[in-house]
Amino acid sequence: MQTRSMANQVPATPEHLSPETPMRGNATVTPDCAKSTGTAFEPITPNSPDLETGHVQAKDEGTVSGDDPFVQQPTATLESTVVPKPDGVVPVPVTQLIDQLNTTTAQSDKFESPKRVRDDAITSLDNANTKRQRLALIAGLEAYDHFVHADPRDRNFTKLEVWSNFRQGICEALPWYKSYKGSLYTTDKVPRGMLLDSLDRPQDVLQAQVIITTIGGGRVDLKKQADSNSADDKSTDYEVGENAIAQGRGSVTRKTHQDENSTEVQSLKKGLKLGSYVGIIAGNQLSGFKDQPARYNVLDFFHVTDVWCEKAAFKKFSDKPETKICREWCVRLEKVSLDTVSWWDNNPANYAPLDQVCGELCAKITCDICNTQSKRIYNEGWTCLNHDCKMHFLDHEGNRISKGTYNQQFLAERTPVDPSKKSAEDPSSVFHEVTQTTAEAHGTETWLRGGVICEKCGCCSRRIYWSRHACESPGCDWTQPVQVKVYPLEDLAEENETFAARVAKSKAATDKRFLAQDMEVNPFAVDLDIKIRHRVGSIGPYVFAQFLLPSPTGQIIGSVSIFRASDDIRANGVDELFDNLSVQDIGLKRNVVSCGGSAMEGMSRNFSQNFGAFYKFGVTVQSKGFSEAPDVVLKSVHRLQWAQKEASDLTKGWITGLGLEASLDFNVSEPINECLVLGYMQNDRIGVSRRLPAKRVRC
DNA sequence: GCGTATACGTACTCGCGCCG
DNA sequence: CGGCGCGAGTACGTATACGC
Repeated sequence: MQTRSMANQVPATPEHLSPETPMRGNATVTPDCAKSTGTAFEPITPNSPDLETGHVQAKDEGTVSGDDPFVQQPTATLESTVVPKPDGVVPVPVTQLIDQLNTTTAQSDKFESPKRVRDDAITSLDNANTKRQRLALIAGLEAYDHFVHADPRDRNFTKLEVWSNFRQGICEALPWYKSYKGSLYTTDKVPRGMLLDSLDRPQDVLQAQVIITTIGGGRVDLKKQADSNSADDKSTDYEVGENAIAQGRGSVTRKTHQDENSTEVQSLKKGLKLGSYVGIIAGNQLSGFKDQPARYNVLDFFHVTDVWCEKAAFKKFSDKPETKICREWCVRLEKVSLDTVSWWDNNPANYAPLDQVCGELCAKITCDICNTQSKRIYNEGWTCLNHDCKMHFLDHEGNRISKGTYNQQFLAERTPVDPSKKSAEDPSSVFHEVTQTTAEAHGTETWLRGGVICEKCGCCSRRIYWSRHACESPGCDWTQPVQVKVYPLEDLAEENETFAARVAKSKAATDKRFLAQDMEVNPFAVDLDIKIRHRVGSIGPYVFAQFLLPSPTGQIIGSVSIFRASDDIRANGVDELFDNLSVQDIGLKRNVVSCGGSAMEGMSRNFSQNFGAFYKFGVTVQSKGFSEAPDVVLKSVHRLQWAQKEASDLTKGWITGLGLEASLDFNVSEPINECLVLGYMQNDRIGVSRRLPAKRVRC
């Protein structure tokens, strides 16, 4: 669990972020714009396709082999301990660079975390075994130096500002993420938020400024899949998965086809078009993110830069093992604010220089077959990314791209958001203050009742208590009262009328369908319905309705009595009881209904508090003795006890008068020993989470 | 044709109860 | 007693059905 101090710290550098083991799929070269500057790694060779037209004859030049003209080759040598500056500045020797870094870092405590990375890098430099390792470390140091010194706007470091240990917490507190199950949250088919968690593929990328992943259902973790197979049924794919895990990467692939018309794919395409901001949350089940302190960590806002389709392989294990090829839609996102250092990635090599816009670095090649242009994004070479083309995701020999790791050019591209596309829907900060109530509000409106981000530690906290916000982090004491006012009775009456009209309408429609015999009939339910006796009457100022519930043999096994207060009764204390219940803090709170203690823990929508005997039914509700109950509860219980006796007498008289046999002994009646109080806010409802029958059934 | 209601899906998870 | 299926759950977008 989090505390204020933990959340405020720049997180300790995870081992996987250190320069010795750069982040997945990248980071062995400088991010500088090699296209125009000629850095240590030259991505565009003299044999590259015509950059103006992007055309290449796939059969003649688009070959992939050991001397593939598109495979970048390092041109720097170990002897050259000087890395060229991307902006033409005279290169600085590493020794001098290190001195500069030390000086710079000492001047500002904002650079604490990267300083640690830099220190690690310097240490690692001495221990580097290979030329490639050494070059990578030097490149990272150089990029950091460039970062710190060359930026007149003083690039700032972000920090882990917003987090939660509960899925429900982030969904209730963040306006841009309300997806309790799926990874992608959309409104009007526009992507607003995305959760990256356990199901990441080996080739997925999560860097400071670039994310490449896939979304949507139908995926399977190869490791879990293999674990569920017999010991002698381990597949090649499992080995791929295991290797990926050993390297700190994901092991997930897809086993069902992904539809281009799905909400997710359509939304991502729309996001690409609109440049909408997509808030990213990383779960600590994400490989490479497992040492994060919080279960869900808010990163920053990104925007979609590319959406394309790949082909994933899934090996089915059965009597006839087969490999299934599934379409898989992928997305590349880029951080909106390129002028801040991302708290989750301290590797300087993963940042683009501010004074240059890299734009598109990938070669664009037109497919001979479908005449569609595709970027060359894979290390394995160019392939047509048009999923309708017969050459889609095939290499020049017609073999499916197997690894699909993304090349450095694709990772180094930077395409800043077009300011003209900025929308009012795009949030300005991952943090937002607690919504304040207004003079007109009752305090129970949907726009007031959501979760909040703790102003002290950033923990996304659900509105658990009726009368206050409170941080869910055990180590944090932040609370803020919420004033709940008396709900106007005229508003209540209006709602009741609307509700009654809706129910009547629905019932009429059902009856009509029933009469038209357009409905599957449950004969037992219909028979029971006929046998239930019903009557209405009045006792003093109360109107009552009663039902006698029969067994299949006709014996009365139970009864229901409903007492409705008249206007006189309401004016004589009942309305006052209702008002008092609304505004008093009697301990109403939401309680756990599912997966208690887990990150997926679900709390009931309604607030509850029990008094009297301990209550246990599905949801465990905290209970207080009647001795601790407030007056309003005791008065309610008193009225209920009176009604209980009246109902019992009325039922007894009714059954006796009808000459029926009852299974219950009316002379034995336990007094009410418990009072469960439930609180509902706007649009709240209690429901049943189960699949309804396909056809309507009249009961 | 439009508005409303309903069904259904979405990267979850784990304790509990039932059944073999 | 172990395995397995399901649940007083969460919000919302989308497709479809239906009624007027």
